[in-house]
Amino acid sequence: MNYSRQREQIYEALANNIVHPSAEYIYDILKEANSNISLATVYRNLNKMAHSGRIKKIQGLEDRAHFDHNTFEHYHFICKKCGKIYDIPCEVAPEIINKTEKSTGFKIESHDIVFSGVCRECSENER
Amino acid sequence: MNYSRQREQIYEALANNIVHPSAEYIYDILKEANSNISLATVYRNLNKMAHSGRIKKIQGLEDRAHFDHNTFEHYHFICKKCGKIYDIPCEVAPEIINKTEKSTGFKIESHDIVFSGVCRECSENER
DNA sequence: ACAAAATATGATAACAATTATCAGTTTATA
DNA sequence: TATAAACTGATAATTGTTATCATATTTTGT
Repeated sequence: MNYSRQREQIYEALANNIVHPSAEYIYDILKEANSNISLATVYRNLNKMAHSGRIKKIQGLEDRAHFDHNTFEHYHFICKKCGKIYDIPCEVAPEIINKTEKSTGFKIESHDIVFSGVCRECSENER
Repeated sequence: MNYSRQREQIYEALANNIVHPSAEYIYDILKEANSNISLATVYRNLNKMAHSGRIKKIQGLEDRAHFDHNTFEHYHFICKKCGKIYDIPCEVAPEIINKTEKSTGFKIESHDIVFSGVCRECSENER
């Protein structure tokens, strides 16, 4: 994989600006910051970096994929009201994986947990 | 929600024929079984049944949604080699949810776990 | 049992997210 | 510094899913 200025811009945007952006969101902020980057380039590089493990791809939340620069093992919570995606620290991973590998005979290489419900902010606003 | 012959056919196909089919897969087998059902009807009813809780929608595995007639709480494993989706019984749910609710202050209404790796069959075939 | 209202259907157009294509450009290699 | 490999922007194409709409089926009230 060669160096590319665009890829680094994309990574920077992901790492510094927002929390769990979609490809289009990153495209928008780079576009605004006077780059003439192409949407295809954003998709290409996000997928490439996700593939290489430099970032993480979060799927199954809405209809679009989201990306995360935090590659440290953690989970996600999506709020049904505001749609915001929160990081959830993971402490239970080893138990889950052990149990599951033993009972199934499968080799587990990764796992994702997505919680959904109402975040604190939204449930406070409800009243 | 009124009765509809098509909806029952769709449910039957989901419950009896295959394990975690996509909408299109169900459409194909119903089509083959001489029905002249429409793809739109399949999507409509799968979503409707998922919404009402009669079936479950599984998202975030590939680029398409899959459906599950097993509404009993359980998780999924997707094999990187063959793409097959397996059911994983869940025993750890209460712990995870408790811990997470306490540490975040969020109200968790549901959660999904997707494991991925290599299934037994595929890892045996590898040698 | 029957008319009216509500709900569902098939066919297909529309849509939105993502990927493929391709000519031109940048980066690495020898 | 020339050649090959990788990358880009622009945009066409693809794909999974939803919206539309005229017609058909199901339910409800009398």
